[in-house]
Amino acid sequence: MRTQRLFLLLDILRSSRRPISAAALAGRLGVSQRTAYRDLSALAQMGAPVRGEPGLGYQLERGYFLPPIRLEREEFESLVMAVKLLAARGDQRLAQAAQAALGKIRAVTAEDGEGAAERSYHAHSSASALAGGRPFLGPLRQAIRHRNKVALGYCDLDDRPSRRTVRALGLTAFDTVWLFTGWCELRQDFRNFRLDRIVSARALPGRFPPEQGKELTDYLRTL
Amino acid sequence: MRTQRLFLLLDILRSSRRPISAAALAGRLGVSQRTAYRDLSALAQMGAPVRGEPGLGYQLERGYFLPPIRLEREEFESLVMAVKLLAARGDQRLAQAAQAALGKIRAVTAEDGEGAAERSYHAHSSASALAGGRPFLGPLRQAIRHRNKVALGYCDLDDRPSRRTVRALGLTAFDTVWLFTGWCELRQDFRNFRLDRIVSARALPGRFPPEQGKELTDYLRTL
DNA sequence: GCCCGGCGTGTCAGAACCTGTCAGGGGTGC
DNA sequence: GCACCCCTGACAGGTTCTGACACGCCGGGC
Repeated sequence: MRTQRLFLLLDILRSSRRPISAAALAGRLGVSQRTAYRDLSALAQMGAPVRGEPGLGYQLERGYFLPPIRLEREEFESLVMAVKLLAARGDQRLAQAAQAALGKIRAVTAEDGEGAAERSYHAHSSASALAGGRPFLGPLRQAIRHRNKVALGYCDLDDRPSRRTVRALGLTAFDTVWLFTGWCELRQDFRNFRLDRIVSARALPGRFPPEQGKELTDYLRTL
Repeated sequence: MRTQRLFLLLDILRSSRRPISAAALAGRLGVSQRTAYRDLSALAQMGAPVRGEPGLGYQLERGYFLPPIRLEREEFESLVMAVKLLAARGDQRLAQAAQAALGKIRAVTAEDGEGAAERSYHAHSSASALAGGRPFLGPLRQAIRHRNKVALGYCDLDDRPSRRTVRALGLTAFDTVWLFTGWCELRQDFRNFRLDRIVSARALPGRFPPEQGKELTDYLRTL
């Protein structure tokens, strides 16, 4: 039925922060591209702030429209799993924050039988690699958020120590280690640092300004 | 158009605190009373908790739409990281569900400037171990949810194949592999199975009843 | 018991709508 | 110009929806 598809479309648009191409939408909705266009314009006609750029895709502007429907069971379950994964991989602070968020969400979606998911899904990590890096997770996250440069003491895979100043850009959980991505002022290039090999990290005062070619997005494009 | 009318109907029901009679709804919607009834039942079929009492009218139970919630920035960020972790470790379905949940949450959190988190945090997994198990994630999750027994084809670490019937109890993300926990009817004991060594998994009909000593909580106590 | 009105649900034919296909318009890159 | 991409018009087909009408249920009045 068309109506359900429109709700689904709304959810899809809401849940993706990047614009989605009409072709992708058609695939997700299981209809032809033409129909996807029609659905989009139907939403727009109903007042939904759908924006689309040729060559880019569509996305929903934040604005008031019908609020999202409560979380489906599967969605809630997946959040539970996600939070457990994070608790196993992150530091305590992160784990607690995620747990708190989940608590708030559960409070407003009060449904029966959700406890089951929390009992059935678990995550663990062996201590080794993770333990080393965890203490730096907090400071680095803060530096990323505030766009601070970081004075980094690092010990590379050949055990050669080094000190450098790095623009804090991003964090990646890669298999069992955390990687810290930054623009290294020493090498004038992007570098990834394993958190378990970081010796010291101190955020420097002042926020570095956006600079073409030195942002995380620039790095991601090189991958 | 019917779809617009259904959205409008939802809006009317949502914004009115007293029950509205079918006749009044028909008037507001500009359709016959018969059609109003049909629309109401259409919404109900789509999962909206529409309640009606003869002589009173219809009303939408609270909890269908997500109410606004307030998440601290750190809480939202941690959810973003959690979801990315899951997306890197789970199957596509799980990733999409988590993404959808996050989208809904974001839509009802009154916070802005949070896009930064989604750009700064990432997660990846090397393909090897995970890829093998992923196809079974879905069926096993479903079996756990429905408390089905599962006919499992498994190949242990010494490459000895076996077939058994297992009560589906839980899933654990352990470092880079998923573990499936169940009560093995063959061994009459708890067993963990690496998803990447599972050969086949078929949920059996019927749900197994709770049984003292064979539940996940019993297993967790033994750890 | 009987009637009556209000509420809600089956059924049906005709009208309205929805969808995939195809053609075409307006850009952009070569 | 040409090829390509993104999008929109047009159209035929099948599907769905809608209003009208009849009917069942239930409680109240007599």
